[in-house]
Formats: sequence, C-alpha cells, structure tokens
Amino acid sequence: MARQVTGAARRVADAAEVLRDEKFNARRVELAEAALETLGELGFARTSLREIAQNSAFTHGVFHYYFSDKLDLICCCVRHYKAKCVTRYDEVVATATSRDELTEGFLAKLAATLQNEARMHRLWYDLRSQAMFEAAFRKDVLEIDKSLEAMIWRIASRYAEFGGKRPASSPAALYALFDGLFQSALLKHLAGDKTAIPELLDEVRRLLPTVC
Amino acid sequence: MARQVTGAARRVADAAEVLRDEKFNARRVELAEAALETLGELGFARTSLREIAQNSAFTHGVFHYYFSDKLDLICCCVRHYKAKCVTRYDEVVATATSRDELTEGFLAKLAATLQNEARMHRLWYDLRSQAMFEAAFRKDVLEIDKSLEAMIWRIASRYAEFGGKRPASSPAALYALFDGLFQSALLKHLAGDKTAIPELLDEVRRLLPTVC
DNA sequence: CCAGAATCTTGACACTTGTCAAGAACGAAT
DNA sequence: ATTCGTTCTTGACAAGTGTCAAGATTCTGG
Repeated sequence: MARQVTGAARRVADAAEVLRDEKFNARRVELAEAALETLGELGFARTSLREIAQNSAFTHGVFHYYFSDKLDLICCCVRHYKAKCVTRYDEVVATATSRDELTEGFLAKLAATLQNEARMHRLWYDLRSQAMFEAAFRKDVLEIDKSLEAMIWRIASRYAEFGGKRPASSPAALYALFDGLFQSALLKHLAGDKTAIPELLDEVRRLLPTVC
Repeated sequence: MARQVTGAARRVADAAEVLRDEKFNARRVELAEAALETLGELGFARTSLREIAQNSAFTHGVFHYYFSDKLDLICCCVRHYKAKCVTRYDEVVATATSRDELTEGFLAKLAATLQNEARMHRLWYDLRSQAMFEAAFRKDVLEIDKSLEAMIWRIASRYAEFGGKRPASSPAALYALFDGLFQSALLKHLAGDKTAIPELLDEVRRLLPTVC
C-alpha cells in the first residue's frame, strides 16, 4: 500500500516535472524566436543579447535563466529555424498532379520565399558560415543541410517521376546547384537588383527538365 | 621660361606624390594581408583590430592611419583577396591539352585548395554572408562573385571545347553548382570529415562530362 | 492564505570594442 | 644639422559586451 502511494506520488511528481519541462522548453522556443528576429535583422556578428532583449518583450537577464550562454541560445535558434523551413515545399510536392503544376508551385514558393523571408535566409547563410569557424554550430548546421538536401531531392524525384524518369544527378549535386543559385539570387535581391528573382525563376525553369 | 620651370617642378612634385601614394598603398596591402590572417583564423564576427595588430608586426593605431575605419580595412582585405584567387585555375586551363589533363589538373587544384587554403575560403563565405547584411561589402563581393563565375566558365568552356561541344548550362548555373559543392565540402572538411575531399572530387569528375 | 519554488528584473562586474589625439620616431630635403 | 612632413606608438575615452548574483515578483501546492 505504501508502495502504491509512493508509486502514485512518483507518477504525479513525474507528470509535474514533464509539465514544467514543457513550459520551460516553450519559453526557450519563444525566446529563440525573438532572437531570430534580431539575428535576421543584424546578422550574427552584430547581434548582442541586450539588442535581442530590447526587440522582445523580455529583459536581457532572462536569457541566462533559459540558456547557459550565447552559443546555447543561438544553437537553439538554429534548431528552431530548421523545423520551420525544411518542409517548405512539401505541400507543393504533395498536391501537384503534373510536371507543370509542380514547376509552377515550386517557382511560386521560391519567389515568395526570396521576397518575404530574405532576412531569415541570409541568417541561415550567415550561421552556416559561422559553423566553419565555430565547432559548436557544426552538428546542427550539417543536419539542417542534410534535411534541405533531402527536401530538394523530394522535389526532383517527384518531378522526374512525372516524366517517368529518375533525377540525372546526385542529391548532393542537385542541392548544391539550387542552393548556390538561391544564395546568389538572395544577395543580388538584397543589393536591390530587381531582376534577381525573375532571373532565378528563369534559370530554374530552364534547369528542371535537364536535371530530372 | 617661368612656365617651363613651374612645369618641371610640377612634374617632380607629381612624381613624388605618386611615389608616396604607391608606398602608402603598399603598406595598406601589407596591413590587409596581416588582417586576412586573423580574419581567416577567427572569422569576421570575432576579429578585432587589436587582435589583428597582435598577430602582426604593427600596433593597433596604425590601422587608423591607413584606413578610415574597420569596414574600410575589411573592404581592402576583400579586394586584395580577390586578386589572389580569381586566377587560381587559369594555369591549368592554359596548359592542359586534353579533357583528361584538364580534369586532373582541375581536380588536383581543387583538392589542394580545400586542403591548404581552407581558412581563406571560409573567410570568403563569411564575408559573402556579411554582404547580405552590410551594404558596404556588396559591391566588392558581387564583383568577386562575377569573377569567380567567369573563372569557372573558362574551365567549362575549355573542357567543352576539347569535346567539340559547348557547355550545357549558363555560367550562373555552373558557378552555383561548383560553388555549392565546394562550400559543402569545405564545411564537412573543417568538421573533420575525411571523406569530404574525395567525395567532392568524385562528384566533380562525374559531373564534368554531363554539364559540358 | 501562505511558504517555498520558479521566474524574471535590475544593476553591477570585468572586459573588449572602435576611435581618436598627443606626441615620439623617422626620413628627406634644405 | 635642422626643419618639416610622414609614419607609427601609446594611452586614453566612451560605449558596448557576456556574465552573474541579489533581490523582486509571480506562480503553485498544501
């Protein structure tokens, strides 16, 4: 009987702890999201904890309650970013019923991303470069890169499938190609080049049938 | 006569000024080169003027004599970097007499670069990302990107020429492809992945005949 | 309602940052 | 050798950094 009580008490205590953990983690994500705003605006090099706090509903001390240090915070940001972006094109892949539909859906999403989420994407390229210097970022960054490669591969496979073919290149090469094009277009777009987006779309439209 | 004298004096003065300018510029380049060492080691975000000075034969004050501010210094670094790297493969292109020779020369150079100049290249990717945030970098970075694209195009054109063909893609797409592959391999290499370089070489070897 | 835990704020700390100015060291022309 | 302009060093400044600890506040279980 005593054992049952302590067993029940343990379960209650465990449940409470899980709840607390979830709350704790929810706040961490909330703070990471706030941090992403400022990081996307200023970039890694120019972003301080105080700046992040000022652009959020919190004070700078909170960040040290939820994160062991600045790197920990930014790692959390990177991981959170990942969740938001590696499924970006999956709906298009799922709903398209023909090559044309897939192409147009992909291009539309590409253009919208470049137009509306430029800040988040320049941050991604920034952090990926940081990973070349800061070992603490590497694991997460490499993982995201893998996920993005898989995302591109899903598009290419589906596209090829509609033509009864298989993609003509490796997942790595396909990802390198599209990522390189996107990165270049992003820089030009941010530099005020109005032709960056349409030129990217043209290029991709031309490329898709030749690589898949 | 008076005019001739003043004319001669002017010429002498001009020559002196040119000489001084050259000396001034030589020192600027020397300082930029020293800065590149530290930048390649630490990355843009973690590099301070004092750190640069400490890893060089100069004191931190000199940098403000030769550069108006930190951005000016780093812009100079970027420009100087460009001159050193946009002709990296030109010798291979010039001396190769067959597809195989060109391929092997290109691959060898690629591997050597990845192995020996990883720090300089991660800095390039870092600064290119910085350009997405800092407008002052954009002009130089875009120019270097164009030069690199042209460099890749020279290789591809020569390669195609040996086969009596023309490259199958645009210069932009080819550059995006190779740059993306290189960037990814660099990150993996820096993360300690021993397979990064051989895998890049395999990929490029496989790709060359299909794109050119 | 109240005690104790969880959460958050505030203010301080030691340190680093870019910038600059005063002057020392140097070089070249007179 | 002296003078003057160039080049470099030194030390200071104000502002900003990450970190932390003490305490205020809020939440929660009893």
